[in-house]
Amino acid sequence: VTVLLTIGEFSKATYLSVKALRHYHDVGLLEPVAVDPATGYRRYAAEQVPTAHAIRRFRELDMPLDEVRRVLAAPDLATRNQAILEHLDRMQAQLARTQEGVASLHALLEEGPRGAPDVSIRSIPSMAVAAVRGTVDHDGCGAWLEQALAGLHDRVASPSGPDGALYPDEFFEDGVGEVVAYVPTPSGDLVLPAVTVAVLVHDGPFAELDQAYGALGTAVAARGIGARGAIREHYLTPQTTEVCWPVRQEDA
Amino acid sequence: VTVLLTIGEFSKATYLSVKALRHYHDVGLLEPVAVDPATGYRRYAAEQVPTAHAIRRFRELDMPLDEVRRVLAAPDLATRNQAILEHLDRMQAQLARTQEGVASLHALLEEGPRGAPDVSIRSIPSMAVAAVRGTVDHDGCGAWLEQALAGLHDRVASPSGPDGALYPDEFFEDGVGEVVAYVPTPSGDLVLPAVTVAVLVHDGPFAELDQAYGALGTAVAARGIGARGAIREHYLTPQTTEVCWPVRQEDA
DNA sequence: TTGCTCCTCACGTCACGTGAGGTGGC
DNA sequence: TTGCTCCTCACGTCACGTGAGGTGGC
Repeated sequence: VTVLLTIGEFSKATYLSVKALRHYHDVGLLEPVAVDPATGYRRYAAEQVPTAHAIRRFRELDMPLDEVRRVLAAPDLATRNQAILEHLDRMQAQLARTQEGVASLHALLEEGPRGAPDVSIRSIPSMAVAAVRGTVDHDGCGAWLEQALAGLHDRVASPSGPDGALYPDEFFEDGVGEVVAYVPTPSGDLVLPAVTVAVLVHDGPFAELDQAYGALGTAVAARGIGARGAIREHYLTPQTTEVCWPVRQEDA
Repeated sequence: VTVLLTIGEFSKATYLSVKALRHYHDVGLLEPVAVDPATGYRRYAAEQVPTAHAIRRFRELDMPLDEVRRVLAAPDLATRNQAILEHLDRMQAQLARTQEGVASLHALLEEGPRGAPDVSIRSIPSMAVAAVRGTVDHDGCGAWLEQALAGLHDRVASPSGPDGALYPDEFFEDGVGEVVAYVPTPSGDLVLPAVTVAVLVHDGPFAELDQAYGALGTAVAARGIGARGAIREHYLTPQTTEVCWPVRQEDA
């Protein structure tokens, strides 16, 4: 007595393409209730329509199939809603980044002649810090850093210098890497080595920090003094970031 | 005298991964100014940093590489800004759909028991209409339809019936198809054939029309009367849509 | 001289879409 | 009986990521 639909009917009832339905069958996300053993014809039950609708909604929100699977498999409504809300949170975050991107794109397009950047060379002495490590990519970096620094400030009452972070070469070259967020303190658990760096102070929104990197990279390459090693950022104020690019010690 | 950067330096100066840079070289989107013939080492010019930044920004907005290429190749600033604004428009539209999706998702999750849908069988006589055709997919359908109907209303002073549209089977089964938007008028350029259909009236937001399709498909399959042929929608009011699913003539 | 930066294939990923070529049901 | 619905491969798409295996520069 359950109503069976052909794949064509089910397609119209759900707005899912036939190809998509077959794919969902292949990966076990949405299996027809019956498959004719002789012809291979798929039959879907009318009760599967709401599930299919849900899948389509999730996919429209760009939820990966694996996550859709998890959501559908959730043992209870609370777990399911939780999973959905998490996805929506990520969507919101990405949306916010997009908005920022659009704004700073306009800034980029209207930019006038750029003054010569003020790059200086400085030696940073060795320094003890309280630190947190995390493997992040570019997208997740901002949120992670905020969390990490907040956590460190709970542990360090009176820092002996501005907040900072270390970005290893792989973070840039592969797009992901182990970033170290730190707060200077004599009682720290990590000792940062002394380095000589080219420094550029960036004033302005975080999203435009790339300008500073471009200028620094150019300046370092122009003088042929570039060295490997993690780039450091010092967060002087919410609007002011110091970018420190390692250079070779000039033995002058 | 132009400053040359290695791919590693350029990567850090632009936030683009080395793999991405090589890919952009392969597809001719961003070519290094020099490639060592012996070693294959790529060298980028400092002047390429702003271009690379722009590419990254566009990619963060999910602009396809082909479009990025077009934007960068734009002969003048006006053309370029035009292209960017078009992309931003599309992003905005998608964003709006996402918001709707989120809203109606919540509705879907909190839905109570659904009453039995009120499906009726009706014969629609042949009818002359003014029509516009367009090949669209699900995403672009809403915007296209609005435009198309607006255009038709400019041509037809007093329609002899409610606006409508024809969605062929491929539109659902392949995800794209030639949709026909129409306004009934005796002086129309197209004559729609008579059909017998199962009808369901949907009251509510456009985004939840899928519910009606699910109910109709189920009802039609339950009675085993489904037929091929384009599905018609009649737009009675902004909130009320009649969905007409072709069925076989009952020879009772 | 050693390790490091860079190189080139070749293949994988994700969620399907695109034919080709072929068979069953009304 | 004809065309139509459906089927299964096999391969393509998009924008890179993932190693494998190997070479030049400080």
